[in-house]
Amino acid sequence: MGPMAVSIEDVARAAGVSTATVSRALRGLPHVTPSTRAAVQAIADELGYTASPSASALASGRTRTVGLVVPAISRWFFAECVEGAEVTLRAAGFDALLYSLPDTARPRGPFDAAVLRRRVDAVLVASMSFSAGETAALRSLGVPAVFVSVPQEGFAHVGIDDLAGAVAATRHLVGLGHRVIAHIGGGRHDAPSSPTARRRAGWRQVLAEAGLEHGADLDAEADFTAEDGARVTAALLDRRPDLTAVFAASDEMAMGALRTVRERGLEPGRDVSVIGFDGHTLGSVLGLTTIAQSAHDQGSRAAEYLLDVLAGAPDNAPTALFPTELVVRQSTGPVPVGS
Amino acid sequence: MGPMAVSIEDVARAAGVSTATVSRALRGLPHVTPSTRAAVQAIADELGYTASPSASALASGRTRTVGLVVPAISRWFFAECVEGAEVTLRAAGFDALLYSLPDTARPRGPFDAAVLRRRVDAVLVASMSFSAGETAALRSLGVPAVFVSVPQEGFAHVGIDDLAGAVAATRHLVGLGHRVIAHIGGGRHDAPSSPTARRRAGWRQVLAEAGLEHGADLDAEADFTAEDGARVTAALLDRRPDLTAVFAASDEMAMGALRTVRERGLEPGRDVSVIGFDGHTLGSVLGLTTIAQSAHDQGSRAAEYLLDVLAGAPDNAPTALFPTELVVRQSTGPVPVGS
DNA sequence: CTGTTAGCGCGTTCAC
DNA sequence: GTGAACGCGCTAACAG
Repeated sequence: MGPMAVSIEDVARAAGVSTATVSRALRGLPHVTPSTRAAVQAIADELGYTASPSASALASGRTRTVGLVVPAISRWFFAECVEGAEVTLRAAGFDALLYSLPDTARPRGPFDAAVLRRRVDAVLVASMSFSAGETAALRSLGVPAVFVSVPQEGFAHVGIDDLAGAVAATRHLVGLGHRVIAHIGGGRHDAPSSPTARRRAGWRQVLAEAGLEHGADLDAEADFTAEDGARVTAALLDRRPDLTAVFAASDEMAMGALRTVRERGLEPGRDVSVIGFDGHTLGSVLGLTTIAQSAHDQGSRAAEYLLDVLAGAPDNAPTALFPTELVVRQSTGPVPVGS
Repeated sequence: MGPMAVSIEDVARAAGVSTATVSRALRGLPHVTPSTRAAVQAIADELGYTASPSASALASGRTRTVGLVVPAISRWFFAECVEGAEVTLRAAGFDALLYSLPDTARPRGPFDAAVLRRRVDAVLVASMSFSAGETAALRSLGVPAVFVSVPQEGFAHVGIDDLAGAVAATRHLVGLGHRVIAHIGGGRHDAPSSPTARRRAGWRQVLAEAGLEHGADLDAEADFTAEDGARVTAALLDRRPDLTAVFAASDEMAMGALRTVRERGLEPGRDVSVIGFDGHTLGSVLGLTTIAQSAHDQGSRAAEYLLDVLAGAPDNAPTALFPTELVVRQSTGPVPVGS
């Protein structure tokens, strides 16, 4: 530790006041004469005093820390979301505690809420799915929480209109003349309210309206990585040589699809059209058509909500929907003649 | 909070022992009869008891938390690194506190070490650069620290041989017959020991040995994003129509370069070769030749080191170098005939 | 092997 | 407007 940590008593002694006054002065509480407040502040700066977060938390019951629960930080959406949330929290003087859901197993390991107990004032969960058990564990923490992406009954929600986004994506393909359009998305048994289910629903809805095939044969499940997107695309192309378009529920999976298409000697946007979902930073490099959203803004907004609740605002579980935008690039084009 | 939080006293009372025994039993300390330990454990489980981290930290002086300091979580290397570190820390019962360096300004804002004071037992810094002032602030925290990527005098270091990687990348291009080879990297005045400086040095060294041009005209500075990589590549192509190859110090910048090359109607790997650095997950999708490294393993290894030091191992500032590998894909190829 | 006793460093009533 | 005293919940020394 080098020099012994300076405590509130050191400051009080040096300033010739009590520790209570130091506490009040430094935290900007009322009932302190401007002159004493300035004096205390000066001494504190000089001594390099910072209140011990542990002691402060123990005495006040508030940790000034928010838990960030995500499935995997390395996936684009979550990295952006965490970044937005962390910056917002930091600016408000809050710390961000990272908790990545264990995914060594399939399905992933249990969300251990116990490690967050008494450690955070609030929790931000960003995930495409969250089980009833996990939600119960979260609720048992007894702190305000907000969900980004997947909504959860009784909790605030920040997200997008996934159904509308998927409808726009599929309509784009139908409008280009495609008639055999596959979908790559999450599990077919995900909760109906989950983003994965709603993206699938949008795909089915548009195809049904157009009188086009939309059964399981064209509906692939993948784990939202480029690798798995490439794998299931290969299976789709093997199974359905008549396939001319793919709607992937994430850009990362769409990028995997692009790779497979090219490996087959086919040209994306000419032989096979691919549209993704997210607005991934690297989409422009690949010429990937997509439904863009801002994960950064959603993370930031969710953090703001928690800060408001912690500041006394009612936690009435509102929903904030962010816009999506169809970004047309080269990976989608008219259906090939003769198909 | 719903039901009032259960304290160590509740457990002690229910088990008919003292709080000290509960503390010892639950933490696996010696000098506790197996039978009492089991009894205490059972009661604790039944009551859903978890020790208050604040109280525990205040009494013991240990927070069981490690600070993760990174410039931007959304960049591939740092996301992977943070993920590797978080998982390793969590497995050891430690929490990960995220601190992203403020980068609103240029150069970035100050690293405010004060917010980490008494909040973390150790710090992991992952960055391409870190100023002397920032290092001093970090040192003032008085806790063990490790640097990933950029080394820092007196601190443990986890990284790769950046010079060797850059040499391999540039040799690859020279071996393909290229003679006008540009470099896209970090600031030209970065510390000589920084990864950016060493990657630049590798490029210069190989070109100098081969008697090829390696001056400022072919040496571009960018901010390690795809966007900026695209921008400076455009400037390079405008300035040097004779350019046939580019070595970018990160895959994200290389991807930006690919975009610009294509936008000019040129074919990567045929008209202009591009090699990156990192082994980005999406490199295979783009056919990007690169020098691959594992950011995940480096983050994990750095976390392990800190855990060892916190467990009593000497903090003798060792260096752990991870391997790099040249991965050849389609973005590099023989120099065009007639160049 | 177990219980008792002090703090850890603050926030927070109350009095003054 | 300011200070004194108590307690947050736990760990660590010391007794026994």
